[in-house]
Amino acid sequence: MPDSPARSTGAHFVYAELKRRILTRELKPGERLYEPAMAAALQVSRTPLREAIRRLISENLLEQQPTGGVLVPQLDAAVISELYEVRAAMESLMARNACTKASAADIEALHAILARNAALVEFADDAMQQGMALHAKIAGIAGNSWARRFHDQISSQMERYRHFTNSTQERRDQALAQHRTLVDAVAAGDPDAAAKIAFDHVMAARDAALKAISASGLAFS
Amino acid sequence: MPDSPARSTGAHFVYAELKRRILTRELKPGERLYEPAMAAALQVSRTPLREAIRRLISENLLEQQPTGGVLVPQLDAAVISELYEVRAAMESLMARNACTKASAADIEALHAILARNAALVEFADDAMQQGMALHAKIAGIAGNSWARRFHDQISSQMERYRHFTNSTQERRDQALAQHRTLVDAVAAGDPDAAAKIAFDHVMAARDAALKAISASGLAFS
DNA sequence: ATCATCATACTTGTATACAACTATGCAAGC
DNA sequence: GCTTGCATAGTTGTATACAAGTATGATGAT
Repeated sequence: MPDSPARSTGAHFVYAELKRRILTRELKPGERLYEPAMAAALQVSRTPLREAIRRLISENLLEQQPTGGVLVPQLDAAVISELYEVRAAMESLMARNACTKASAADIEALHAILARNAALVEFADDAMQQGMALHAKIAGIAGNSWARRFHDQISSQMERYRHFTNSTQERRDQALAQHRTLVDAVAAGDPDAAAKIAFDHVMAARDAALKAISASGLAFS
Repeated sequence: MPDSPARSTGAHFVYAELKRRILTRELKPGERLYEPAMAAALQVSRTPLREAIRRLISENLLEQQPTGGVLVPQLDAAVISELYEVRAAMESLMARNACTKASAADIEALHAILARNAALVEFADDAMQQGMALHAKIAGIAGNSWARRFHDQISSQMERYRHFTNSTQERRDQALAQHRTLVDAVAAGDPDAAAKIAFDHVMAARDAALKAISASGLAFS
């Protein structure tokens, strides 16, 4: 997934386009993909289309049926919990590593993001974006390519569920506070504290998300 | 990767065979793959071969060059550390979850594995195998499919490095002791303790591996 | 002698044709 | 009426042919 700037080939375009349609729900969960029709729609032959499909399957953004034939995986509340847990483990690790690797400039950058986060805390979309920027910065500082790789896959998956998780003002305030303590721990160079804070922070996000989903009536998939 | 029991197709066979050759170093790090030659050697056309190659690329068991063309990724001591860290995060999460999900039968099974582990602690290969069985059992109890998925990918990667990490008797004794305390924590249902023990345990394995590698002269790749 | 340029062989990327397989509907038998 | 078997349409899996791009070596100029 970090290999996006590869050689511009038809298969790459199809991959990006299909991924976009899946994440935006233009392709609906449960919907089956028919190769000839999709190839015609995207104006390529089946060969590069199949290549893109296979790649998406191995990222679990498409699902192969035992009988042959692929479809967009159904959304499932149980898996959300799993995703948040794994993401918590990743963010926790990265926060830990960031403690020993962060430069003074890094710390400054984190504080700058925090400031923007605070200024935008009443606007759901912007606050979310700043929060993601903070985690991305920490991931960059940590510099574990495998952790980033998995984290990116998780993020793609969670993108599919975002429509269900409109954050409340209360949750945004809580998240901001947690981000502050997280940055403090990183700045202080306390790996154990940072790891625990990051883990609990993501798990709190999970609880909020699950609550929002069940409240929204679980009209799912 | 858990989707192994898929429909028996040529591409699946090629995938499994190529993966085997990479993990066993029959295909050497740095070696480039030429599609026509490899297709002929495996007695399939380039189409299923390419499908297998693409899948292995997305698992980082093959690497695509910007210029086009794929090769077996070079082994690199730095990445070992990353892999162990991510694995530590995964095992830590799974140990945590196992605490709340383990049945009495599960605990019993863990103790049985521990007993075999203890009996075989002087035999490097068997001890390693029992250790992996223990972690696999815990992963099964935890029941987070995404964690397992990532854990499997990490395990495949580490398989490539196993030749360099012959464990010492001291390390095996230490690992057994750590496994004991881990099972105790799971049996006691103490998630925080189990998570910390699992994390530290894998990190200790990392230190031992890195030490063994640098001692073995770092004649790498 | 060194470097630039080009021709050539070979590689990967794509399209298309074909084979094998799956599912659906209809008819025949129970 | 319900099930079983089969024919048919349509799908996926594979092979092959072709186009586009890449690297290597030779040839010529400086």
